[in-house]
Amino acid sequence: MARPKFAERDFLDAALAIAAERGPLAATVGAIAERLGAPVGSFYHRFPSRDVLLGELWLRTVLDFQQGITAALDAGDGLRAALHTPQWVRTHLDEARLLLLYNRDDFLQGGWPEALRDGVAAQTRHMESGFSRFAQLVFGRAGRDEIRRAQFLLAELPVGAVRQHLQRREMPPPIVDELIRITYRAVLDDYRARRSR
Amino acid sequence: MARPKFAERDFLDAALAIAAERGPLAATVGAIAERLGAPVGSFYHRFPSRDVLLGELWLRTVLDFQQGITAALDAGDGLRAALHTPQWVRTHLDEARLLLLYNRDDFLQGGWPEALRDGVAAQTRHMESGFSRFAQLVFGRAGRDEIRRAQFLLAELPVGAVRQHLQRREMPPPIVDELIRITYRAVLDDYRARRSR
DNA sequence: GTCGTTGTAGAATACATATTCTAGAACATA
DNA sequence: TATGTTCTAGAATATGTATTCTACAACGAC
Repeated sequence: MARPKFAERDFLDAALAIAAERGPLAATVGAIAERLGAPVGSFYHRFPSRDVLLGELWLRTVLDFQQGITAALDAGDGLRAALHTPQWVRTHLDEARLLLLYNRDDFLQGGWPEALRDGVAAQTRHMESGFSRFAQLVFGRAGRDEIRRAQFLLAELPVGAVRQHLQRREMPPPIVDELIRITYRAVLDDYRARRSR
Repeated sequence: MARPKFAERDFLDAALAIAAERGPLAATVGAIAERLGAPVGSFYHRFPSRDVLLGELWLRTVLDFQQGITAALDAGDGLRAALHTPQWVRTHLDEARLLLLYNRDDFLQGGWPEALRDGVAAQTRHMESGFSRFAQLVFGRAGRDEIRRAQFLLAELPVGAVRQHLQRREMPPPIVDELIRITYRAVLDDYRARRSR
């Protein structure tokens, strides 16, 4: 027995399953290895530390999540971008729990490992540029106020509306999308009304 | 030196300060005692365990927070209830970080200590009855759909709108209240329009 | 003034968990 | 087939943290 029995991906998946079930804190190296039937030595052959594993897990998850929003923005569809969150949550319950229920920095023991810093920074930029693009798309400009509204519509609103269902490990019901639609329209209308005053 | 040098409250306050600064995980018994200049022995004279301390801290905080919402509902002012969150956050930054940035169960090592179960259950009931009262107040009835909307307006929306500022340890700007007002009105209007159809 | 009670003080203990280390097995290549 | 490399395997180690324990000090009651 010597060639790869466990792939890097297996460890990530095991960690995800545990974290989604019992929180990121429960995703200890021991628990991950045990779930996989792997020895901890194998873990450390793949990852230099637990923080790197969790960081990579977070990154791979957030990138997958963002892809849908980016696609919607590329298509010039702001509402679809806002509704992407409940959609994605429905097909990625575990990932969503990890991403939306816990604070990014909160499950790293130390800070972000050096190796992941660039990835995280790129992700942050990408997200910020997403807000700007959204602001430009639906408000016609991307000043401070417009970007703040974009954040609200694209992130705070959908994530907030979905949270309690994630806590209960259940799929967000249609009313969630409805509330997002209502709010989306209202914020846009308000902005236009304010502009024309 | 023998009579009370540290009050129970001092430990709670120290824990709050640490938790707000570096997360609830950092509020270890050692860190709390050190911040207070107290020996850990004194800690255990007051609290049977760390979980009890953190649980009591959470309870005392959430009760303080809810009081304002309850008062607004008593006064029949739904919008004020929704705007209570940003208001309270502005005057209770540390408490707000503890309450709104972390999951309730997430910083207890084990489950809730027996001694606090009743308090937590009462708090949950109180919160749920708050949603019902709000639904009755602004929608005229408290069915499933109305209660879901009440949760959204009273909890998810304000908490979501405030979160990023809490992350950055800064006071929520006026735009937050503005977004809550806009959304509040829109959800009410939508409900009425739907009813009259 | 003696004694019991309530705390202070901080060392000792128990335990969970990350990380490292040593041994050995299987495959790839020569 | 011999050998180096890559992994498996899991024991050993280090560390952080909750909790317990022992010694002692101050105050109140008598």
